[in-house]
Amino acid sequence: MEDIFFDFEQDATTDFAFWGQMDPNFQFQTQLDTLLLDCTTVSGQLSPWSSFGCQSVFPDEQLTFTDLDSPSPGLGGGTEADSSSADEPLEISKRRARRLVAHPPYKIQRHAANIRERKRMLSINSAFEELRCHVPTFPYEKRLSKIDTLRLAIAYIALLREILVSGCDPKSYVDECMKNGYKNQTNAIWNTSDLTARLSWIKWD
DNA sequence: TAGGCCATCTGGTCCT
DNA sequence: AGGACCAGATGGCCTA
Repeated sequence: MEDIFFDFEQDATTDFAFWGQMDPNFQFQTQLDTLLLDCTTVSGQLSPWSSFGCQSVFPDEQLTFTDLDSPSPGLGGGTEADSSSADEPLEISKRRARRLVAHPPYKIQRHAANIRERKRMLSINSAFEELRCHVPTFPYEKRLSKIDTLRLAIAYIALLREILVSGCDPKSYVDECMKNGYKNQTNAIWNTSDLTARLSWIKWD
């Protein structure tokens, strides 16, 4: 949230140079400049956890805009947000102007690749969110981690396959397995996970 | 405070 | 050549 403006004074060598080669006459830049003045408002909408629904987390436009503007949190950027408050538009303009200095093409390509990578990861995360919606969880359970989601999904699929093969009623099949202590070796796949505990929450009908 | 989880950046590799 | 994919590194956040 505070990582909005990059400190070019402090770290002019490691900055992102995406803006460096933009055409000064490119009209979109003007729009972005305007938007940059209010980055905090926009970035506030960009929390990765802003949506737990089964749909894409971000609109592409928001993602692109923020990616272009926000420094990398892992590279020490954004530390000057405290000093560059919204009541310093002049200073912000200066920094933005410095942002337009030409940079090596490599940096531009690298930053573009970073944006693509982030979008790719977001799409993966969206898929994880969707998958979370399809595995059984306790009502009070906290959000499953990615690895737990995958493991649970694997176990759940194994169980469903067994039910299909058995041709039995799902609920009675699970009840029978639990009652018999999972003597059947094929139960091992899904029985070794946390799935069994969650099965009681499933409405089978 | 340590450990788990995560987002992001990065460079390498593969694919189109 | 450029994009997609991948894995390693790093740092932030949260919880026990």
